[in-house]
Amino acid sequence: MGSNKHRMPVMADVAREAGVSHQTVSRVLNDHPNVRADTRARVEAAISRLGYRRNLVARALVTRRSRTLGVVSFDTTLYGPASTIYGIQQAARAAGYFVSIVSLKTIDAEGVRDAIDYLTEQGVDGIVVVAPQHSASRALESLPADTPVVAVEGTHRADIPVVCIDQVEGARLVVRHLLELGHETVWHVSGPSDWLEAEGRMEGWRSALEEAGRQVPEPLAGDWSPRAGYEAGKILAASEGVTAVFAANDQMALGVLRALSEEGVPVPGRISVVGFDDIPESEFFSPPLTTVRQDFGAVGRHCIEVLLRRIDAGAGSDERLVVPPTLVVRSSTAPAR
Amino acid sequence: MGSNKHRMPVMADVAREAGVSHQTVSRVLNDHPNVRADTRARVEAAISRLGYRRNLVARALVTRRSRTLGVVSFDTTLYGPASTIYGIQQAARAAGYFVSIVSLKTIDAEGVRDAIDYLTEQGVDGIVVVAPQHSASRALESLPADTPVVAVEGTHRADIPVVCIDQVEGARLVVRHLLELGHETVWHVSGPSDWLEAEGRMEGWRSALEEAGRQVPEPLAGDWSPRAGYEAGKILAASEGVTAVFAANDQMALGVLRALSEEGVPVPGRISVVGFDDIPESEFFSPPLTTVRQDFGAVGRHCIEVLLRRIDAGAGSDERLVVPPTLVVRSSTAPAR
DNA sequence: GCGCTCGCTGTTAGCGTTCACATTCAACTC
DNA sequence: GAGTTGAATGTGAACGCTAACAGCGAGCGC
Repeated sequence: MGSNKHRMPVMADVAREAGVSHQTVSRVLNDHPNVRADTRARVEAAISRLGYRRNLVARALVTRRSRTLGVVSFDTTLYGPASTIYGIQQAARAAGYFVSIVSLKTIDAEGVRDAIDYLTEQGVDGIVVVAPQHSASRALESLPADTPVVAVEGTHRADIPVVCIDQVEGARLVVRHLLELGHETVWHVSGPSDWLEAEGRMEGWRSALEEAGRQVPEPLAGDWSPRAGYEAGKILAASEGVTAVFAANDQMALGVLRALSEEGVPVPGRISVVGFDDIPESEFFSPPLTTVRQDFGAVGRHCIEVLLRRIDAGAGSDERLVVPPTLVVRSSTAPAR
Repeated sequence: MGSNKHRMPVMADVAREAGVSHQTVSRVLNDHPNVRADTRARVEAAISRLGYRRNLVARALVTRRSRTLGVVSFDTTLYGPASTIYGIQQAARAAGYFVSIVSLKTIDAEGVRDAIDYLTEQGVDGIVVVAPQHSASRALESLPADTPVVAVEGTHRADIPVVCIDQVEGARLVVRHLLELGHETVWHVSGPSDWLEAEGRMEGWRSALEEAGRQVPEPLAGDWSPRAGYEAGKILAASEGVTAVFAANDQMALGVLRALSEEGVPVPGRISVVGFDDIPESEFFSPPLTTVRQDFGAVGRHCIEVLLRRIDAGAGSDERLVVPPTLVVRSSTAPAR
């Protein structure tokens, strides 16, 4: 573009061009009511003539509001975090906020602290921490409470609000579904033990079985990866009396399905399999997977809602917003025997 | 923290506390060499005593550098964009930059323009546009060149550098692999026509077949979703003489696999299937999928590299960095017959 | 006509940094 | 010992915006 050497026009330039004071330009930009219609028009004309863009950095300096929200997350490649962040980002945008993202490589408390410091220096108005691991959650416990923070799936610390999906209930839905189909009990391939979701799903599975007075088999430890599911599936295929398996996420369920198929175990003929997450692929697994759907959009919207309320109102009451999941029944589950 | 009512300390407070001028504090913070060791120590002590955090907004105002990069993307839930953004974010962080993300709901040119405007106002030092559709790509053609921009998989506009994965070559690898296995020709389930990747993969498929003097079947139009692959799979199962199928991404390949399995067509016994992307799941499909792996980390690193070079060096030569993909052979492909 | 309000506009003073330029003082050189 | 360096520090002025207040007419009641 031509104006390469020209420095960007500032408010004063627009003011001069329109024959008003810079303050009037500011008023036009901020939709202040007390500006005469023709003055407003003159200013707007000057703005577009000069190609003026306001400098939000300067504005942030004086207003002490950046209209930017920080998000701290771990491995944004995973379906869950990616979807949550997408929901947050959409909700933030709708509320007129930017989103600055820091995704961590490691999940230690120090990393989370650093990320929060980093964002605080940058002047974000609030922070959403999507770090559903114990270690990350612990990092939130000793936070300088200057910046409003909301956690996704996090901590139980009194004064940090939490938005989460009801993992326990999701797992209970799964177990109840399988028991209703006549299965004697349900095996479980769990997520990594540091993850709160893994813990919640395990807890829901265990409690639902115990409530029904069923035997609780030893869970098989996984790490969310399809490979872990595959290895668990091999073990399950070789075990006696297994008729129903609940994998803590869809990827591991896929691995289980694969292993059972290799071992010639029909699903759901001999073993029923259920996952968790409802990734877009799971409808087309062989067989299509029964799983638990989570409303990540709702999680994002609630996060922003709570965060903005904290930003304008100061530290409010501590909240804990729980989004219910739903069971999606497909073809990987069938009556026992 | 106790100091809830106290306003955050600023540089002048630290200066007073340490008995130096604010400028000396600034020098300490910016690792300026000409500060006596004991002065530095005094300042650092004062900083930690007061819990001072520097205000990057004020710094950005005066330096005209925010050390923030903008990323514009579409649907960050998809594996490709999510991975690319992750790569960008990691590389940016390593270079000491923040990343501000705008993900679009719709892919029209206007949305892209708005997002870029938005980021420009916010004072980002540079922008990465991950919008691999024609419509988005077109939006880049009429850009005020004030802010350095780099595109991922984008446009051929002369003065915007592009970093991309060689889609054409990826598709050619697939076709050559299948022809070497003795298949007469290869069917194709394409991505949505507006996407540059879909176009590139189609072009590579077509050209490789033509080069080998093979007949080019009519491609089946898909939209990246497993369902589209499923529907294409049904058609292919019912067609005469189909022995090899190249789906433009792994999710559609999954759908194809599912449809073929329902129709009792053995894979790779009667039909070989290949995907593109190498999503983490594809190794555990039934059968494990032969596909094309893309190095998204490399794409992210290159983006940041090019962008930073443009930021400090001004508009450099237009570049086009192409990252080669690799073929990952698994069990969904076998010799013909 | 006087004082009052009220709508519109201008003026001034920051916001918290860094930059450019003084200033100081010790250590040299000749 | 005067002059010259150069390292260590301080001083004032930006950066581009908004907040707070001041000013200035016009309209109105009495």
